[in-house]
Amino acid sequence: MTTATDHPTRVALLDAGTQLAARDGLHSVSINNIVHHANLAKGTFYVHFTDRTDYLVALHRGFHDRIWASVARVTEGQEAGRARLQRSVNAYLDGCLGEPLTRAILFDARSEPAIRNEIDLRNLAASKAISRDLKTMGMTSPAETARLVVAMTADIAVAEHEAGHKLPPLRTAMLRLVTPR
Amino acid sequence: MTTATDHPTRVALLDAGTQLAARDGLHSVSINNIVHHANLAKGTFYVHFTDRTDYLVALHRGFHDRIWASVARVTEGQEAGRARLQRSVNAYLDGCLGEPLTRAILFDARSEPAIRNEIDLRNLAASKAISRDLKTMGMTSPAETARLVVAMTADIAVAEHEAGHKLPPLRTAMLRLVTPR
DNA sequence: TGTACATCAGTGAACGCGCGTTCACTGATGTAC
DNA sequence: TGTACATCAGTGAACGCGCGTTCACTGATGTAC
Repeated sequence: MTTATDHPTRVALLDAGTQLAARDGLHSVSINNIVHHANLAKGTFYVHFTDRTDYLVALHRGFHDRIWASVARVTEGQEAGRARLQRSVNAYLDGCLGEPLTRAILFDARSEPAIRNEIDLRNLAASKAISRDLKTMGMTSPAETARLVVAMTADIAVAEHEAGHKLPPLRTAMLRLVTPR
Repeated sequence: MTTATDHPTRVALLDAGTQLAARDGLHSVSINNIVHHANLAKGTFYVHFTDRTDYLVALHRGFHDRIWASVARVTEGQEAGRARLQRSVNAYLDGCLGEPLTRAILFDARSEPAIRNEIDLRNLAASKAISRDLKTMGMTSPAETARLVVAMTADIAVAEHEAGHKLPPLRTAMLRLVTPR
């Protein structure tokens, strides 16, 4: 069955935007470019999305849903603590490496008012999960530290994405900071 | 004497852009808006700047030169180590709090290709200075950790700028991470 | 089975808008003789 | 001191461009009777 959100043309539009964002950055994801890349008429865009904001939100949700699914897969049933934190971070970073949109979402998208709110919400959720791990580990300021872990992780994700492969020195440097010696 | 770079009209144009960026974000800093805000004709812009990129670079340089001057003032003659790192970070964050452009530069500007290169260079320089402190402190991966400190500091700077005041819990959380207990 | 109508994805020309940039011009100030 | 010319910041109309969005339309498919 073809529901509203997985209609093939809608998917084609999202795919086109993903490729454009990965190649030339989020600013190149204009409706003109999207439909041209997808070999569709301009009007078709508005059959599947109410406006550009709607489209960007969909793009962002797809990205984060996939990443979070892989994080959830790895932390399922794990109790809070050092090991879970490490697993979460690694799963997140591995997920980002496989996502064409990583750079566009984590870097360019911050200035897109359309997505800003979405990003803040996701970051907050991630921060809360990490906070629980840190609390269990006996960290002094779990909430504040969790926020910093989110910032560092995003930075590493972009660095790895640009490098095209994992950067273990950065990952271990972060884990060393967060792990009491 | 009025040299090329401190010509009053040029300064007025930069001031106008600063106010616009602070109020509505970097995307609102169009040449139309700038000259309108400064009560000047559009052509005047091109008397003082070759193009928009030139203008943005000037805006960015002004920002970072002021911040770095205050960091340099505080670390002058200090030997590398924990105390200097702490002073540097605090001076940087205090400087950012007093700068209207903090949010625009540290957040929005990442997606502006014009400034990207400039930002990367400044971050690298900061990273190297911090790396020296960390090395002296016996940190295992000084270079990688320094990069993470830069990322955390930028995050805190934006958070404080949005809050409108210092956020000591965030600052101490970061210093605790970096300082061996 | 045939006819009439409804639904809906897809089309593409046209819209107004703000953008960055150009350029021929103005007018005040400085310089030469 | 007066005249001629050079310099240069400032002007604003005009340019082409790509943007997001609209809308009357097409044509295929589904539904009713």
